[in-house]
Amino acid sequence: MSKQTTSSTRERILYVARDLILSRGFSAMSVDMVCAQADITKGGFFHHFPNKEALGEAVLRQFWQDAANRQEDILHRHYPAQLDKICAYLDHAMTTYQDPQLSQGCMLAIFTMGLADTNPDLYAVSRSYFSQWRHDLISMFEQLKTEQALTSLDATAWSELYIAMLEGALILAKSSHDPHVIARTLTLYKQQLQLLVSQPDTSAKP
Amino acid sequence: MSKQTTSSTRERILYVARDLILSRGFSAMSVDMVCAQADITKGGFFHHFPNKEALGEAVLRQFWQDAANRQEDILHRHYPAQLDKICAYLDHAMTTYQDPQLSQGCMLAIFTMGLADTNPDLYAVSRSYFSQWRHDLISMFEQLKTEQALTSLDATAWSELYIAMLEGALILAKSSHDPHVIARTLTLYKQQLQLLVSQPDTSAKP
DNA sequence: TATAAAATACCGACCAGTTGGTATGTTATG
DNA sequence: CATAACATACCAACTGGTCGGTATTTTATA
Repeated sequence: MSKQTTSSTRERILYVARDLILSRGFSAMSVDMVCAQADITKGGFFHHFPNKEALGEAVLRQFWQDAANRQEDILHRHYPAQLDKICAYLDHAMTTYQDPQLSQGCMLAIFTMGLADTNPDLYAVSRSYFSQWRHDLISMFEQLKTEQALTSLDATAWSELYIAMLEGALILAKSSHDPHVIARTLTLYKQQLQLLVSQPDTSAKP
Repeated sequence: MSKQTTSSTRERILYVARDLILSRGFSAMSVDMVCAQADITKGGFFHHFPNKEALGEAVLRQFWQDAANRQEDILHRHYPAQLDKICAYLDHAMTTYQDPQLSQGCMLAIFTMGLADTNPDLYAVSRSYFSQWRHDLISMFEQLKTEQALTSLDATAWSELYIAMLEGALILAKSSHDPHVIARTLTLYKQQLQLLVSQPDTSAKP
């Protein structure tokens, strides 16, 4: 409608910055490098962004939005059983993280680890995204728990394990140059979840 | 023996650098900051280390060595059953990562994510450590597999899942200021492993 | 619809401070 | 007195950011 004219220069800056942050971190990315790779001058850059931090926030926001858009259809579709929904979610992640671009790393992790003690504002943003992600997962698992009457299922632990596993798998993938790590860990996670659900509940039986 | 005189200044530098790298990353740590916090001047620093990269390598090496020393007794002690050994390993990690100093982050992850595209040498070092860690875990799980005849146990996947989970949990812990994340994910991991082992093997039964 | 006004999108020079690193000292110690 | 262990002064390159200026495009107006 109104804000149709998203300057292609701004998009170029965003793209270049995304790449640089994923491969070196936010602090190690200089605006000079961004300008050079986006084929723009300093003056041009600071027309689009008031400062480096604003660029970081924009990149982080877009990273989060892209991920949200990718999951949208799965999260909003109705499934006969909640386990199917979760499995669809896991399968979606598995195919998604085949993309070498996505297996480069996670923006939330980079901002969290690199800026926790130096940039409270950017850190708070990534923190809120992590928190949101966690809560979304917890509600998914809580639903599974009530639906299947799985008293032994710890929704929080399973949610945190998923995020932790994914973030760690991205690190391992970068270390071993093998994107398959992500698929392997995700597969095991899914198998174990299915095993737990199929399992007769062994906890406190009155 | 011979190298007994480890200059206390050098140790101070190492300690300060460790802290700075864990909280900001390697690139964002300047030698000026190291000098200031270690109460030393530039000249003094470059007497102990030829360059910043050498400091990074020393910090990384010590980080790895410290971790190895902590696990030594568990890895070399004999256990009646391999599952006990692995559980002891997991319990050890659980208590170890209560320490706020250790829950600050992992040096291997920082070097891997931050230097993969900019510092091949340091990246290769952290890479080799990760690889060694992975292989040690795989052999532990392989032993469990043969001992219990668990044809369905994927030693590689379980090993990778462990490292990924731990690295990711460190990120989540830093994001949520809650070191309990590590304990929760580790507990779930252990429970699921025990569940798999206790489970009658549901795979191909001829 | 021609034109004035104003906003947008950029450039290139410049700034103070920081970067990793060096060259040349000085001081303590064995 | 030779070597280790520092300090001081300095450097070129780079850091995020500012500033004045200029095409180009959009919008308001007569």
